[in-house]
Amino acid sequence: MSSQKVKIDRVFHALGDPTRRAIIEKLSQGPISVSRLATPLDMSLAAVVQHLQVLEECGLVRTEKLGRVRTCGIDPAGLSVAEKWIGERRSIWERRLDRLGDLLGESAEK
Amino acid sequence: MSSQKVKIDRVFHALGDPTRRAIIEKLSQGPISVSRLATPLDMSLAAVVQHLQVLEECGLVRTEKLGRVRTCGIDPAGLSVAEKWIGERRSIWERRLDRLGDLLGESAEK
DNA sequence: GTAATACTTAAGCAAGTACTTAACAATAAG
DNA sequence: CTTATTGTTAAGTACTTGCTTAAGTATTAC
Repeated sequence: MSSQKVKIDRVFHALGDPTRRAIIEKLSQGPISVSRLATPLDMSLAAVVQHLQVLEECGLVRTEKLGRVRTCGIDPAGLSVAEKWIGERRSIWERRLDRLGDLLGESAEK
Repeated sequence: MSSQKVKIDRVFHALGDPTRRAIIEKLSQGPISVSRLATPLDMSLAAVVQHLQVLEECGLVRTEKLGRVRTCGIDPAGLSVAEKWIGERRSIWERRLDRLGDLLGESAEK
């Protein structure tokens, strides 16, 4: 429950960085090694590894090491957490707007 | 196009903070004034105003001032941007997994 | 008018973030 | 064995963030 909240925190924070979203976009097309991920990403390999750690910790990316190569891929879990939170908020205020009907202009209750 | 990317950046960054998500959760139930938003939020009013600025800049919240009271409410635009990005990624890797069928174990192309 | 309410704005600060370089480890190739 | 490849880890640094307090403005109440 509380650990779930922490996870949402980390997932959204992870998605807030353009480099990390670029990594996820690349991985959406299929698994790939760390160095190959890093090549087009105007920064050091160490920086990319740090981003991957963030992505892996919050369940957005999975990695596996075979020999000296670490292969990275999408982990569906992370995106689901984010998608779920957004969807829940949306359904709540959509339901509220439905109840309101054409009754507009109400500000704060009480 | 580029401005859209900046917006996604800001939206996810905004959602990464638990206080800001709490604000959105509260606003999902209906519009409310700044001071009323702030009351349960163990921090100064000034801090809440700063969070609201972040939320408004990225299209997650809308506000309107009448007299000395600023009323805040959900702006659907921001959440849609985030939801859309997540949905697009998901559909891309789901399509890819479909194409793969039961052909497993492929790592990087080439 | 004076006082209370509801913000607003600015300055400052401790903690966190996103990098860097550099030194290291493990595996594969020649 | 020697060398190149692929990654890992640590330390340092400029910048950003999330607050704070304090002083100010605008509106409403008395």
